[in-house]
Amino acid sequence: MSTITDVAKRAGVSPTTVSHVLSGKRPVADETRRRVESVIEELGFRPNALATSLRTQRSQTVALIIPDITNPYYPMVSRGLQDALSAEKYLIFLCNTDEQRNQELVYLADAVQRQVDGIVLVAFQCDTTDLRPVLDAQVPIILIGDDLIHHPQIDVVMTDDQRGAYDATMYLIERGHQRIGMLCGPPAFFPGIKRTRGYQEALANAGLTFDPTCCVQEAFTREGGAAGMRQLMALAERPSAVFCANDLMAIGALDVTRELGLSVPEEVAIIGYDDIDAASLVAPALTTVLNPAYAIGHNVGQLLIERMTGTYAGPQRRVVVPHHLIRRASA
Amino acid sequence: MSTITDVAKRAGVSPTTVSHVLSGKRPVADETRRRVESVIEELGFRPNALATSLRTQRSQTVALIIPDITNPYYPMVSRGLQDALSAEKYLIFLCNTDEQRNQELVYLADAVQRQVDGIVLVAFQCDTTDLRPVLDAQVPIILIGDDLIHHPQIDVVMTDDQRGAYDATMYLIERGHQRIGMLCGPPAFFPGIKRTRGYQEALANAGLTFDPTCCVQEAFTREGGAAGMRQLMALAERPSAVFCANDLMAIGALDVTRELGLSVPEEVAIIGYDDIDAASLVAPALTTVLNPAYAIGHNVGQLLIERMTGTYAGPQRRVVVPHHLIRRASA
DNA sequence: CTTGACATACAAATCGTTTTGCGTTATCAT
DNA sequence: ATGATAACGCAAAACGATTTGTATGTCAAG
Repeated sequence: MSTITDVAKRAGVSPTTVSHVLSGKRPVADETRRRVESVIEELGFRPNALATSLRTQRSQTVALIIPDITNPYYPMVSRGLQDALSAEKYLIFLCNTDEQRNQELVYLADAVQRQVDGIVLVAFQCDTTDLRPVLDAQVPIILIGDDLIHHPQIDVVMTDDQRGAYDATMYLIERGHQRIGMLCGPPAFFPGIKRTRGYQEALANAGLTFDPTCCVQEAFTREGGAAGMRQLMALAERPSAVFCANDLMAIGALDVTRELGLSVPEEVAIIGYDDIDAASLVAPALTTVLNPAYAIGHNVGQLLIERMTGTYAGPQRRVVVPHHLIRRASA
Repeated sequence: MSTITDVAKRAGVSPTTVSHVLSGKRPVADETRRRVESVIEELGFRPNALATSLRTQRSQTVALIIPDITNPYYPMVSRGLQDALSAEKYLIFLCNTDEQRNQELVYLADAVQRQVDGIVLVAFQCDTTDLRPVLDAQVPIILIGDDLIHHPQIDVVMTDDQRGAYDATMYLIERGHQRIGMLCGPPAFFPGIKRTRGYQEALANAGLTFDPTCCVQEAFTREGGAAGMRQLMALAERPSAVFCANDLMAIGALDVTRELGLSVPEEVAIIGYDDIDAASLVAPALTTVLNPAYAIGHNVGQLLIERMTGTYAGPQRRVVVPHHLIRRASA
């Protein structure tokens, strides 16, 4: 690998001049510029990014700290982020925390140690005070979701899960359903509790009474969904529609309808949440609420760029990315 | 952010000594070490990784260059890689090329410019000569798949798609099927053509004649699979089983069986390839060949570490990661 | 013939570490 | 006492760029 000094020697100029033809920060005589450029070409010189970063204090790097890229939600987020950032030549550090507090902390520290220009964090365990070192180091940080962390300087991008659930439930109500069940997950998962709240709100607004036996709590899995659905279908007065806190549970519910020989959506309508790939692949295809992962990533990228370049330096911004009901066959 | 010099001043020693207590490369008196350590603690000092990298020529960074993280195959690969690398404290640069030659080249160059310690590449367009700069820079590189690039120094990790297809087809034959169709994809996709070859090989080995009308070529999508399946099912002598080049096509085939009221696997058995998430979610659940993405990533990580640390510096290694037939309900 | 303005290119300091070579001082056997 | 050996800590030179201040030369204006 050749260095800027090699180029300078070969072109009979000082490193300063080479730097200037590269950056254009000061004028260089045409004749000289041409000579330098041809040497750069000839040697295939590319400035060492580490040295540049050390000197300029900008690494053209962003850390993406998420629970698990294997969760189908995050590839889309990361892709949206990447697409937003690539125009500005940033590279992304991919960090999986497995929802472990310790990992979150480690990656956060790592990020500032490596002088990343920005951080995007989906926090599962760590809280506002844990961000102290990041804030001290003045590294811009954007949050996805605002459940654990609140700070007047930190932007956040999120979806309105409560509203999404409200819309889904309302959709069922508008289609004439009067008795609507819900499959909700364990209360530890924030979006889950919001979805439950949205469901209740819709019922209330429509003047329907909320029946706790109609709202069963199971794991966020296919099996959980199936178990919950069996309970619902065993009820004396059984619901004609059920809203599921996520698509996996909805798919489990679908399994049970097949078991029981119930036709969907005629005898029972089912609606999910997230729009994972499988939602459109199962039969009948699942009606669901799109969780706009790509748009979230893209928005995050845009806010982050403004912070990193200093275009924006004001107080917290909160953008909520619109969800979207996707009508398919199951409701 | 405090520097090593700040720490040194505060502790009344030279930066050299601080560096030594940090690295342990030379002995430091207990008394001194304690003093330095307490100052480090007090200031929350963490050595600037950029400066360290510049000096040591090791960045503790690996570039992962793939077509698209949104393709469900790659999150698993990346996760396997990450898990293999995290013990050694490497961070991963995530690079999506969208299968564009230019992007592949740009990221490759970027990687060496940023002094990554290693590269893992799944090449879709670029060829052996494009790796020149990387090889010149002596950056270890591991390939996933050996279709476009061959080089005596570059390790490669892959699966045996031909064998996987062979096994799947053989499984159908062993279960008594005599007339077996195949849904294969466009010939541009390497794994696809190998899967077709494996299918033919199995037929030949079992003494069954290969009937070209039974092997239809459509897009690698659900719609493509459905279209192909309709052709197969319209045949005068229709196959009792069909092997699909990927799960998406198999799911399309499943759609058609429902359309036609054919029971699976009784009237027609269906087998897919890849084991995407949806494979276990559709009904009936898809029998398929597991494409061991996680294991591939993990193996890549291990080989890479050996190259990066210099533990291994010999000639090319080629590891083929075992696939695996997953029996579910569709065949 | 100064003086000032402008264009060019260079020298040197800097970013924050690690590493090598040496000079102290302490330890210990002789 | 004396020399050998080991332990400890420092100064200074890297790593490879960018940036600031300044020197030099040219030319026009006064």
